[in-house]
Amino acid sequence: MSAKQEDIFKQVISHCKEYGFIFQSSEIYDGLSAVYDYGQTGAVLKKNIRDYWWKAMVQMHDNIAGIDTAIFMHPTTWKASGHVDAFNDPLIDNKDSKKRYRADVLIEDHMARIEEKINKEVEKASKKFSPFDEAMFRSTNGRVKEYQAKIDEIKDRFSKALNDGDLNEVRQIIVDEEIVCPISGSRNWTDVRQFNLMFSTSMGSVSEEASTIYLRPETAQGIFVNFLNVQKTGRMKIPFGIAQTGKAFRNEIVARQFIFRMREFEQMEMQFFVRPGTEMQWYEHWKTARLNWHRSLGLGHEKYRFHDHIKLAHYANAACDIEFQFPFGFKELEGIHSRTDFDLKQHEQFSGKKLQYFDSELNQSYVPYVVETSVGLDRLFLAVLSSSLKEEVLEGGDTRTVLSLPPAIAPYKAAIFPLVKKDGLPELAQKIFNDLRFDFDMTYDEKDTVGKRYRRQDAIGTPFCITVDHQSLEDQSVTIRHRDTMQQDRVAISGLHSLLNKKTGIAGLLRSLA
RNA sequence: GCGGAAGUAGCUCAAUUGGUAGAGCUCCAGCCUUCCAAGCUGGAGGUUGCGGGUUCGAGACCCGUCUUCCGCUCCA
Repeated sequence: MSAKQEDIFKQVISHCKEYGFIFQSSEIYDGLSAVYDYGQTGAVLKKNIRDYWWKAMVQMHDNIAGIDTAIFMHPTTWKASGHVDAFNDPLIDNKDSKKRYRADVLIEDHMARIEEKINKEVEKASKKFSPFDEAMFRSTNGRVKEYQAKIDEIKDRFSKALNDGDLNEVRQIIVDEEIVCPISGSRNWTDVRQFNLMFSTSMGSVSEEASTIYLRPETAQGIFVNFLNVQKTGRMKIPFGIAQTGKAFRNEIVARQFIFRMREFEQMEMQFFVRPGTEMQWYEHWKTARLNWHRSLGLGHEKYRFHDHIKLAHYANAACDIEFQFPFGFKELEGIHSRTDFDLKQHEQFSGKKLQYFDSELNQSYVPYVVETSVGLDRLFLAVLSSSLKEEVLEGGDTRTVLSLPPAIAPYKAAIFPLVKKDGLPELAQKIFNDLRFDFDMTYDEKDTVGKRYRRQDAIGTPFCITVDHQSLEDQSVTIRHRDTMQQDRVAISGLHSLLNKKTGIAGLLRSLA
């Protein structure tokens, strides 16, 4: 990151705090690493972004159903999904090379090297003796027997240690076997630590009955386990989607870059169920559709790009990210994955329940293929905020800080000011405010000079400021000031509602997608 | 996790070789004000991130710890 980018990023972070968008969690207790709270302006902005996503995905699609599943799920869910195995690595660091290894991999590599020695002995012997009885050689040769015994011993110790969850024993094996770091060649090891990316807690009132359950590391599984419920009760026909937004939790080893990588974060995701064989066509469809959705926010087309995954996850046959140009470079904003039938098949296997769809056109049942779109809401929030924050130099050399948020998602749609705090102007301003707040997020301010109030609203991204002046009392008109241009128009009070609706409504954005 | 930098009022920053913690902005109450942060009066806000240590005396020096940012590492 360049010094300038770093500067911009720091400005974004401090702006977030100063204007009530984001606070560090439990700040009075020194905070909690990589956990953040949304403040009074941030909560509304976040909610508006979520609403826009929901409306675009659920409200505007006949064939996408929206649900809201629990954070807690049956523990077997995570065995089926692969998270228990994939996210449960014992790790060890070499203090000299500063390299981190999976302890089980170190030990397995070590055993493989001994195995290699046996193979060499066998190879040597096979050249020496003819005819050569390999089985006989293996069971009688002293050196080979010694090596084999060693392997068996390590294997026994290792599997026992893993089963007991005895990490000290795992480390002891590495020490006893004099396993060295491939980089530094030293045996200067740290303790073995278990890094499980899933947070766990226990369920059940009595400790003996308690069972370990996990906070979901992704929201997707809540959709997969409800696939048939939604399909049957919603009478959904393939292709169809199920969407939801919600919190997910990952105990990241390093969580950094403000709200970009948090331990508790919110996903907005949709799983689209399709006929096997059509998944690539739908994958392409959603790539385009999702990119268009992002671009509709007007942050700049050049800020987005696709990044195709070369190395695919175990469940996917195609995957890409939509990346956004954050202050710290292009980073993942949304993932689009063709997940095949992996998840549903896994759940079929672990639950013993059929998760199939009867396709009346083909007159057959099958496990559908899945195309997933998954956005990080917090990342999107950061994308919107960091690209909206600007320092402008005005004529005369003054600067102003303006947050040019897309009006449809701004925390406040408009602010109402009486030009001065007397002559009945506050009363009229209040009346307008009370009238408009039924339909719009509004704010009212009569403190300080009107110029100062304009700047305050600029900083939190309010697209319009409506000022009541003396002329308003005579002809029922007000001035409306545009955030981005600072231009003012005189409009009738009676026209404010439709004006705000047109300029700040989500419907305008949704129409642009069609 | 390793290495680097930093942490003083809501924000930006001061505080001489260790010697009474300050300013501007913000905020609050009031006055004045006919449209882009700049007038007047008064007020609030700090165990200097936290805990130890050295010292007659620590915001400053030492140790530990927490948090943030950067690099490495990790990231279905």
